[in-house]
Amino acid sequence: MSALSDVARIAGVSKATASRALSGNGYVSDDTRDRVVSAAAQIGYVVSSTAQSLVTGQTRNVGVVIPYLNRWYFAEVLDGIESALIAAGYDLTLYRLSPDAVQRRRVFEYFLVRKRVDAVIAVGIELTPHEIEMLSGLGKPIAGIGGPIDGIATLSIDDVETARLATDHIISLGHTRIMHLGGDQDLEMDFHVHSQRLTGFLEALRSAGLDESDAFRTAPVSIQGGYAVALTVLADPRARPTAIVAGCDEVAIGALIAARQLGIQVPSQLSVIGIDGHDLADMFGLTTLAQNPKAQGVLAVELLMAELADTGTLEEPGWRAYPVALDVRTSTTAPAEV
Amino acid sequence: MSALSDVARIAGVSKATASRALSGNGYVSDDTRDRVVSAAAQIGYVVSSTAQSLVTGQTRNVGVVIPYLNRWYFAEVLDGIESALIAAGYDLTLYRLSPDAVQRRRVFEYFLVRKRVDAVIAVGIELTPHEIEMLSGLGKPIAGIGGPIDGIATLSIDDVETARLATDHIISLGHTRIMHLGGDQDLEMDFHVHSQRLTGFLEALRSAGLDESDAFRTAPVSIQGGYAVALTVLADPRARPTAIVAGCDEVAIGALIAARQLGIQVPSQLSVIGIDGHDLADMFGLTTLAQNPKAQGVLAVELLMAELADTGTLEEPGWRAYPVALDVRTSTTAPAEV
DNA sequence: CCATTGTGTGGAACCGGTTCCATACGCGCG
DNA sequence: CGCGCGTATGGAACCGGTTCCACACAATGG
Repeated sequence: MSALSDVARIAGVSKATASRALSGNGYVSDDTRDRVVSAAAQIGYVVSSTAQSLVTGQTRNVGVVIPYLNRWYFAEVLDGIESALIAAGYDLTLYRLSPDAVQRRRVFEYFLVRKRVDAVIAVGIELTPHEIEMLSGLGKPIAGIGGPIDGIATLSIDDVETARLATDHIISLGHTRIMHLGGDQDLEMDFHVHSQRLTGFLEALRSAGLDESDAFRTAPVSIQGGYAVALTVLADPRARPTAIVAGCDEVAIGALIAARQLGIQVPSQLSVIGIDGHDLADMFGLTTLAQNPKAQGVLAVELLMAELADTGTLEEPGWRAYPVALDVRTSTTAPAEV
Repeated sequence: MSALSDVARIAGVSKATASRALSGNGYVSDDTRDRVVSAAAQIGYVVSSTAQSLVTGQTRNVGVVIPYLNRWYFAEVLDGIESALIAAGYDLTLYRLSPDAVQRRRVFEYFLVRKRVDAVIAVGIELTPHEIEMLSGLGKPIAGIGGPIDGIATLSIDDVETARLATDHIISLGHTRIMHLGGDQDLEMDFHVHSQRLTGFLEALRSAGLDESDAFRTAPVSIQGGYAVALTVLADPRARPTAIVAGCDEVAIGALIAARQLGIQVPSQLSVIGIDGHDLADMFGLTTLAQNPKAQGVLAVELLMAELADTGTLEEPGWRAYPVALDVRTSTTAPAEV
């Protein structure tokens, strides 16, 4: 491959001047610049970003750690991050973090640490103090999406508050037999999103003086999961709740399909509300509290870029709440008169 | 940050020996190795992969270009690629290619070319001869998933054959009024997957001597898209087909939901078959021709690794067909007696 | 008129590793 | 005994850029 020295030789200048001409740093006469540029074009020269990184200490590459690729929320966040990074001239190196602790250590200790990335974005992953220490010890800024992490800049919706809002909407419609189908807290490496949402749900119930007993079921975070659990929950017409607050839209959609399957009319016999603002919510007429994961991804990149720019004033660490919007559709209404 | 020379100084050896001790190349006495390793541990030394890449000419990084992140097939492929790469000790740098030509050029000319990646995997993107020329001119192997590309190793199902199989299944059940809801060929940067599947469909119809007129509608490749188009197609009970061959499972699922919405019984009044083997197919009882995108991603990485390993014998370029399996579920049956 | 400032260029150090080459020692073998 | 080989180590070149520093020259200004 052709190197900068080749370009310099052809253009009849020194390596230093060739570098200045191509990078635009420092003084170069117009005439010289033209010669260098055309020499570069002639031999198809492209800079080695590796060499560049070595000397500048910057990689223009951001590592993204994320637990899932095939779930709506995570794919959307990744989408937002990707477009924002490309726009900023940064590469994105992807690490999917499995729940396996060994694999997780490997990603951090082998991959993330080797001066390959300038910064890290953690999506839906609560970094341990040790992991944060490793990264920030190397001077790598971190941004988080999906929940608060001590000491670093993070961004997410307020899960407790959002779940409370969803539940309050249902309560304000007059429902009293309300059930929450939420994610499994044991499996969550993705923060405590689901326990937070459960907390918000229970708080809302409590505030309204409603019965909390037997008001919660665990469901796999997927349409299939919501469907399966909803089938069992809705099977008994007498014990059946009049409203379901789902931990996320996938589960809510699963519940809607289950209801249809069982011949239960939505919303007249059953109200369903979700959280997230999933692409499919509109089609299913699902009332939901919408967040905008793609925009959050973009925002996280902007946070990071600010931090990378003014090296001195570190971007205020701490948690930023991202707003949610109640999208009322046709899946919620007042309960039928008894 | 600590450099190799620091480690060498502390261990009381030369840089060369320190390098050998840590990398495991060349002769080092056990005693010396121990000293170097503990010196490295003491100051928290980690190699600079940048410096390493510069001197070895290898980055241990693979670029993946992909058009969508939030569609099932692509997310699954990416998932497979990611895990296979990590297992092989490679990083994965992600480039989502938008249909925008300017952006696409930018990704190739600015990002992919700068000696950042050792190889490229193109998922669902038909590279132009010029793009292939750029990459292979730099000695970077390429693997493709999603369709054949001249001159490089690719991997995908046989879309024509698969669509024919799906259609034949429907025909063999006795259907004669069959409609195909397929993806829009104009939007497809992702090869001609959808026109191929349309071709297979039409060929099957022709072989069976069935009427091809008005047997095809375009649908956006999504559940919502399938739903919307199916609603219009199924609205008129007299003109309605007795079976739908969907271009992909998302569209098929949308059609199933639309049918339910319209009170059309599946499969007694309408059979639906899909292509892909989507996660949700089982839940919806959707008969489909399943491919395994995740496994294809893994396979593509293996192809690439083989090519990177024995630099001489380039892996046989050309297209490899990945098998599909007919998963019969409850969405297909013989048409009702007229 | 000479000091100062702005512009243009080259030489050389440097980033942080890997590896080639030279050197040195111990040992087995003809 | 001397040669050759395997082991162990250090010095130095090198990968391909960026940037500091020195130097040269022209224009400006007090």
